[in-house]
Amino acid sequence: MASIKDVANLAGVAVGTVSRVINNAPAVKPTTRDKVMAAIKQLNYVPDEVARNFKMQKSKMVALMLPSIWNPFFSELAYYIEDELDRSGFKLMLCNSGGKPEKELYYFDMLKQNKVAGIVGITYNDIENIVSTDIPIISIDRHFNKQITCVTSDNFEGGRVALRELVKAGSKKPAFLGSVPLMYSETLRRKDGFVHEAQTLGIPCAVYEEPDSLKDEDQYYSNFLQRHPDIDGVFAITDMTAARYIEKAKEAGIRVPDDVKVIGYDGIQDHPYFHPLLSTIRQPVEEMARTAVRLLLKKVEGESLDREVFRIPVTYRAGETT
Amino acid sequence: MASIKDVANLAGVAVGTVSRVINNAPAVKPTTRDKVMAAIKQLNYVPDEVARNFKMQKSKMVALMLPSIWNPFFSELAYYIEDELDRSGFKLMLCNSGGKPEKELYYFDMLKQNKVAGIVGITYNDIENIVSTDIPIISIDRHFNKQITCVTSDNFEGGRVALRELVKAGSKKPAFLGSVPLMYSETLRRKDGFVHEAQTLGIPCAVYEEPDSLKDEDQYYSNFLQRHPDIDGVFAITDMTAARYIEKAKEAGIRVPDDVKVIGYDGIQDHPYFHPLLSTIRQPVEEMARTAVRLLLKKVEGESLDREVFRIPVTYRAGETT
DNA sequence: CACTAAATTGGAAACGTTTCAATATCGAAT
DNA sequence: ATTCGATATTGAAACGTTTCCAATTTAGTG
Repeated sequence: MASIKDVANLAGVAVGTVSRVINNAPAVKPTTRDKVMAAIKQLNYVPDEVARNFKMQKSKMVALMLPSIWNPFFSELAYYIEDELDRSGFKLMLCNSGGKPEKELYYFDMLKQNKVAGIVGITYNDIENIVSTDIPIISIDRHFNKQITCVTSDNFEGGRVALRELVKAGSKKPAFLGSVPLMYSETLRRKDGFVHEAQTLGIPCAVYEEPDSLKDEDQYYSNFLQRHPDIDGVFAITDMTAARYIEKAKEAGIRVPDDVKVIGYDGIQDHPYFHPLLSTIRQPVEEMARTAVRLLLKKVEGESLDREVFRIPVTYRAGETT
Repeated sequence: MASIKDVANLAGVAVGTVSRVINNAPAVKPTTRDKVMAAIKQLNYVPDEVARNFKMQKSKMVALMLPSIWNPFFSELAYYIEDELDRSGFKLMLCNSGGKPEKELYYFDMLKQNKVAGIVGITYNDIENIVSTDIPIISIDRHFNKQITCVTSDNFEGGRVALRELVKAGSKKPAFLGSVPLMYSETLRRKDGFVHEAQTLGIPCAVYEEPDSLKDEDQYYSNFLQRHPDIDGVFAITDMTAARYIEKAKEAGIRVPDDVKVIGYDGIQDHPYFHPLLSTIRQPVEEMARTAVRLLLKKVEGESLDREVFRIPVTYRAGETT
């Protein structure tokens, strides 16, 4: 592999000059530039990025840390994040933490050792005191009131819209259905918005959160069905939850949407084999991804951000379940 | 950030000694090791991976190049690839090529500059003459009769099983449905196996491949429905294709599985909201992923592989469409 | 033509490691 | 005590860049 020295020799100039040419720094005479360019072409030289990163003490690598790329919401997110990074000449390193705090720590250490430029994280840990000062971080959907900037969808508003849409679809007794909340998670605000809107409109509204102790999924849903037999509208914290509920409800002889209207949250399914097509609050995945990257790169450049949380507007998408 | 020099100073030894300690090389006296360890702990020292990569002229980074991580099949694959890499201390860099040859080239260049240890690729290009000599590559589902080792599911056998299962389900006139084949793609063998088995059993068997010229998806399926009105069994090259077919068939008043049995290929859907549950040939995604990584790392170590193509067995999974 | 300022280029240090030849230390055998 | 081999340790070079200062060239001016 030809190095910058070889180029310098062939072109009859100093390595510093070659360096200036390839970084098109000013103050290099056109004729020298041409000589150098010729040598570069002749030797088929390409700069060694690793050496560069080393010398510069920083790289153009950004890590995406999430529980599992297998999850379709995350994989869509990852798609846009990679795309946006690539546009700025950055690369993406993928870290599946499995949602395990110890693995998250392990990865953070590794990333620090590897001097990544920044991290986009969807984490289960209280990462507040871990890397914040060293490496710029953007967190998705988790808000750790610190310098870790958070990008999320407008969960509160999404909850409000869900309530209104359920009512509009004819529901008299809507309920919120969601599993145990994560600490720091912004997604809990979906419930808050939902409940708030119900109060505003003076509508009775039930809330069913999964108890910590309950690990059996079947039991979770049947508990809900038993405990709230008169519910005629369900806002599930996730499309996944909504789908599972519909499944169980069907088994219990409840018809959707005739007996119960259902609205989910996410809207990631765009495949023909999703049936029934879920009514849902669609997350602006692409915009969240691009925003996260842009903010992160600003931080990488040393800029400071004016806000702690960036909430992107959501939209309601009618399906076959309302 | 403390460097190896700081550690050496504090411990009162030479940097070379510290280096041997952290790489636990032999020939270092226990007492010195302890001194060094103490200094490391005190300074909170961690070796700089970038500097290491630079010095060693190689990194522990493997690239995964695929059309789009958004595709659920690829995202499952990526999940296991990352997991397997991590177990060997390697990192994953994600490259979405969009299936565009020029973007693939661009990424290959970038990867070469970044001295990645190896590449797992699902590419649309004839990458045969591009990087093969420089960087170890494993290709998934594409077989370029060269030193680019290929890992794939047993597509031929999958096709045979599909035919048999359709017949078993009562189909008299089965057909293959698949879009235009990719060059070098091993997936075409699904058709070969299907047709071969039909011939063996003496059963008539139609084949409908998407013509190059035809880009309109709706037209594609309605063409098929028109042209083969008496078909009572469909083997689709992909679950995706199967799902789309079912959709269109339903619109045309054809009932699945009453009028037509359908079998897909992939079996990636494991979500409750996939309906109807597709009968399918399940790809051994996890094993493919882990095999690909293990083979790649062997190549990275300099071993040569004894085969050009590794075919992993598939299984049939009955759903609601047969 | 001499002089000055500006433009261009050369050369070397530095980034944090690994590695290798050279040197030092230690125990045991003489 | 002295020598020998084995075991430990040192110190410096090298990896491929960038960057800074000094040196040199060039162009412009009187």
